[in-house]
Amino acid sequence: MLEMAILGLLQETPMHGYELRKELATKLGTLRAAISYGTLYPTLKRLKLAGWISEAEASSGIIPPMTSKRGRVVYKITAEGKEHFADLLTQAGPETYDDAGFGVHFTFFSRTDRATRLRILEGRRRRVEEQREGIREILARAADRLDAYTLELQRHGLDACEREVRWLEELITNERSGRTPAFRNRAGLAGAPNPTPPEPPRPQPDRP
Amino acid sequence: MLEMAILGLLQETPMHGYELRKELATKLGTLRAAISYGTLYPTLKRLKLAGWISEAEASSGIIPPMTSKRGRVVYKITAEGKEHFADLLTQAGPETYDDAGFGVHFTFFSRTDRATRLRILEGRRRRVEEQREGIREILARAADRLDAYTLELQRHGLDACEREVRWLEELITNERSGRTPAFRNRAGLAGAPNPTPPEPPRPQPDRP
DNA sequence: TTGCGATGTATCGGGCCGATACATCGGGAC
DNA sequence: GTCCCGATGTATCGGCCCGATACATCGCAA
Repeated sequence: MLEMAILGLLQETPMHGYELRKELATKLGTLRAAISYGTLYPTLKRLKLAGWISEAEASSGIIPPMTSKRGRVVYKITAEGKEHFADLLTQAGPETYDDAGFGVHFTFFSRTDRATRLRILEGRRRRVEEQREGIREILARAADRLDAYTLELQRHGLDACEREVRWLEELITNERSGRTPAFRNRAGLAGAPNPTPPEPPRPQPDRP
Repeated sequence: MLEMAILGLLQETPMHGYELRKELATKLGTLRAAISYGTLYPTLKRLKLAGWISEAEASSGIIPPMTSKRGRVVYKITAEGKEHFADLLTQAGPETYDDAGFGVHFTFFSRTDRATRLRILEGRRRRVEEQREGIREILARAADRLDAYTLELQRHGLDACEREVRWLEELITNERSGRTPAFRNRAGLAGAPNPTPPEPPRPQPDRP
């Protein structure tokens, strides 16, 4: 999953590890916690070994390079990497629908075709609905066995599930109707009701 | 964290692995995903090694035992285990405030003293508030750099944070006012507005 | 000039997960 | 009767990911 996130970010622009982590924290939502360096660097090593990314020396002129040994290592995506990322974009397994996986896929939705977007949104909805039903079951059948705190926790969880399902419903409706992506009003947010123009989904900012 | 969950459940009643997992799924909220056997059994082994739990042979009469070798193994908490769990109940580190940790601690709130409950609720609130501020920062400063989908994801995350903070505020207020724990109305839930009686927090269902 | 916070790369131990294997139990199909 | 299947049940393995830690440089302010 992290693999996909890194590839996706490097497709926009080459970066070194530190930047990568900050971008990751900015773009991936709350669903995906900030990545740890203890994960990032080994993953970068793995991706390099797989041939999907390569090191590009930092002394390209623009960025002030560290003047000594072991300066920062800038990574860029390779042709194979782009190909692999394109595959990852369209395919969706079970891990696509858990919090982290969905967060990553959603982040790259503007580079994903509409059919896949719908498939993923519906898969995620199904997942969250199942979770919701699980909680309802518990609340209906085991409520007397549970103490008040546990009940309150379950209610809060149920509430969150219901909200996410509703959110997903809206997104799905928007996708079907052709709008991209969601343009409702949100109270208390940024003044203007519709600040961002629709931004048509260009498939990939590629450079052949 | 899982260690604490297991100890807490075994304090209520001895159980074998399979039951333990089901109880875990029922009691721990959405914050903590269902535990995997690949985690559970090694952890049980670890806890046994630490002397906090022990195996109690299943043939105690009530439960129909598997008639052959390697029947189910029932685990029970030891005196040292109870002591350790009591420690875990009162102490709170950084991992207490992430999703999983908070879920586990909250699950055992009815066995936690009020001061600790407040400390944990406030710690969690602080954590979620920080996350919320992080998202607001992103939305305020990097909004133009982000595509519409990413923005929508962040907005949804922000919404979830704000909701959880409000939920925590209510719980904190309730704790301070002496009520246990939260008894507001929730629309669309189980008909009767206040089905559960307050249930005073008994410290521990212990058996000396 | 000294020292400190941000930047930057990297490793290590350990927790937790999904996949997998294997065995028993109860009950319905045939 | 028996045969199979889904639920129950224990266990391991490879691998992802995290937090802690170590170490080095850069820019800047006291």
